[in-house]
Amino acid sequence: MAKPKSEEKRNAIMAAATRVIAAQGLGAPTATIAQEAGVANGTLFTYFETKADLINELYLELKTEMATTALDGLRESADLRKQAFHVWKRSMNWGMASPEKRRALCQLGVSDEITPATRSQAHQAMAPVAELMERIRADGPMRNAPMSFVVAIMESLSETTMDFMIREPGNADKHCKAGFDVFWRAVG
Amino acid sequence: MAKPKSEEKRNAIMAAATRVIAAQGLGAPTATIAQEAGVANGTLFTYFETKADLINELYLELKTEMATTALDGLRESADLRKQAFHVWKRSMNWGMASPEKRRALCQLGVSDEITPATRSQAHQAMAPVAELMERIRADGPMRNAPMSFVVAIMESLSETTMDFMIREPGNADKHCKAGFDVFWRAVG
Amino acid sequence: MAKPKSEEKRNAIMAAATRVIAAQGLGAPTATIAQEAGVANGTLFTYFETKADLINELYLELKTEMATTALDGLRESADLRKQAFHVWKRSMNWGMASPEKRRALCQLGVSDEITPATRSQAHQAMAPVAELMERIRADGPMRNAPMSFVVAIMESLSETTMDFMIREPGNADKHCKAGFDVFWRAVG
Amino acid sequence: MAKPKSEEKRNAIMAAATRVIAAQGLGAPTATIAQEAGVANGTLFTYFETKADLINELYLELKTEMATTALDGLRESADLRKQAFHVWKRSMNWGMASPEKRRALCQLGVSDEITPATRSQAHQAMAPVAELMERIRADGPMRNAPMSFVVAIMESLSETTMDFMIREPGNADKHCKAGFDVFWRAVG
DNA sequence: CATGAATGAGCGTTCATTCAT
DNA sequence: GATGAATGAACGCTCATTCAT
Repeated sequence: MAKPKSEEKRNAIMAAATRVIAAQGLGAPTATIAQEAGVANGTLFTYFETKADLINELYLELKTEMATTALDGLRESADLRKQAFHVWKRSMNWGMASPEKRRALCQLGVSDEITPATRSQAHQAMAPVAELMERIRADGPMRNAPMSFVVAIMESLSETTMDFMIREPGNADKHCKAGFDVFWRAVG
Repeated sequence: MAKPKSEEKRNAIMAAATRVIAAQGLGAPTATIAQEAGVANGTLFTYFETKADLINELYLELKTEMATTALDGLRESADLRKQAFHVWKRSMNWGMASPEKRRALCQLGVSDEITPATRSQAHQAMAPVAELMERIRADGPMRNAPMSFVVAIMESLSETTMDFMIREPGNADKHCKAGFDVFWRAVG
Repeated sequence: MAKPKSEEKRNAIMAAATRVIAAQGLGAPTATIAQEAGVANGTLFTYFETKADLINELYLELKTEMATTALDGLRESADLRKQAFHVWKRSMNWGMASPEKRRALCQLGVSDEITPATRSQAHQAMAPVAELMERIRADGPMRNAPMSFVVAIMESLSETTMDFMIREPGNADKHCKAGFDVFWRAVG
Repeated sequence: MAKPKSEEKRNAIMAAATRVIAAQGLGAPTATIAQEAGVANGTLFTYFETKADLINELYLELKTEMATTALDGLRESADLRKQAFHVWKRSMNWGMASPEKRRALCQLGVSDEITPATRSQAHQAMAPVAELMERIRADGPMRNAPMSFVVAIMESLSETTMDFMIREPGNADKHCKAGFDVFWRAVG
């Protein structure tokens, strides 16, 4: 192995893609991403065979990072509401801390380029969250709704809340709390 | 703009754009839209100066149509919950009846091409709904949250619900009701 | 029809392709061909969907033109040898008069891009020549060989002869005659 | 060039190039050739400065191998016709035994990448064949034609014949004989 | 106004060649 | 010398937009 594919360069491309896609959407040229990453045009394609591949891997990575961050430090012994709030708060914080990742993730999520396989992997990353939802749902007003519905509601409420927190960072904490209350009233 | 050359042709283009964008996303070529509309390539540009213009007008028209449909037949004297359910149900029905419009609206909503001006006009179309929300919010658990937050939550919950109704048309009514209950618990 | 696809422009592209391919081979950029034809880059693709299409159509056109030229004025009542020489001579003249067409045809002929369908159409254009060969073969030393072998031999001898005529235009007539004699000795 | 680093590796590349070019034409990526040869991408360029160099050397090697094979075992004392048939037959056998070499040689022969210098070296490899032709020509019907013409005719007839032998291996011997008869009638 | 050919900037991707390891 | 990642020019093709008819 003469020059191993550098993890560093791969990361630079991912980070550049995040920034560029956040700013310009999925139509962003691969050339721009490469430039922003400080590598040549063609180098991007030694790390990702295809633009679609890059997009899929980025989606998965961001989603996974968000899930991991949200779950970090969760005590499963705690009260369900506390656990839910832990996840909720950490999700919000992740989005607030990396608005570009958040924005990119948003754009990626609605793209047709994301394959079912990728979506399913993303689901797996969210599995512990889904399990938590499951336990919450079981005793709450949505006990008769399908779990996927509950998860979808959680996600959409959390996206909406995050938007407001970013839009008015001064009231971020307030919105965070209010959003969670909405969620808890709906599901908990 | 005010007096387009042929209302009929304009409508054909709008309808074609709805179908094509629903199917292929915003990357769809204007040529495809024109063809689907049964007009020539260049004709599209006598009705819409720019692809972005078309997209903006389509967004506004769909959003407005949805709002109008949702509000149609609303009795302002009725119980708030009943009014809310009226709006909710009619929104869902609109989406179920025109899945292409729904899907197109979704794609358009997340596009960067939609200008703030267009978004603000869309808000105006939703104004009566917003007023209803306002009255609901005033006495409910969200009385201290900004109204735009309440509206955003309503929209995101309604989109999520619609997705599930379309995905499982057999349980459409059940999901419609469940979604509304979530909303009402959250805000009402 | 606002602006019909101009036969003139199509011809300009074909002619340009002939020149450019003769000079640079099949690797020639479509952009160069377009430029040489005096049209825009993209215009080429309104006349030929694909570079491969252009190549196929050019091959067919050149081959057909050569066959037509070779057969023009042929008197079927004449002595077989005379007929053969008529075809032979006119083929050579066509190549001498348009060395670029000749060279392009050569390059095209060996390309993998030429589809079987195109080759078969080209064969049809050569059908009258093949019929003549058939009659010649029937009474000659190759009466037991497959006709396609005879045709192939004629073609390869005629290509070789043409090369020499172009290389030494001063002796063109002599080479033309000598080549024909070879052919006639072989087959006639 | 004189003392390549590893004769073995060089041969592997040449063999790989033969196979790959036979299959995919001259457009084949050097990377593919390297892979097929079991060496790295860049290694190819320590053995051949340039893709064009590789192509030229391969052309020369194949042509030389073919000439050598054809001449092997030739008895100069024999009857001219016998000698000619010896060469003819061995040429055909070489092509039949290594269809990939044959096919590659064909593709290489028509390439613009082959330099005049290479072509002239190839001519030298064929010199003994040319001498034989010379002696045949001197007393035959082509006694007044340039020798290069005779050689060219021999080559084109032999290529045509080989094509037919490969296409119908069942009749290979018959075609081989028929082709030679054509040649002998033409020149002998 | 309607048409559709013309335009050319722009895109994703390939590939011969270079060079750090 | 061998490796394979890095490079960037080049290519075929697309498409929003213009304009002659």
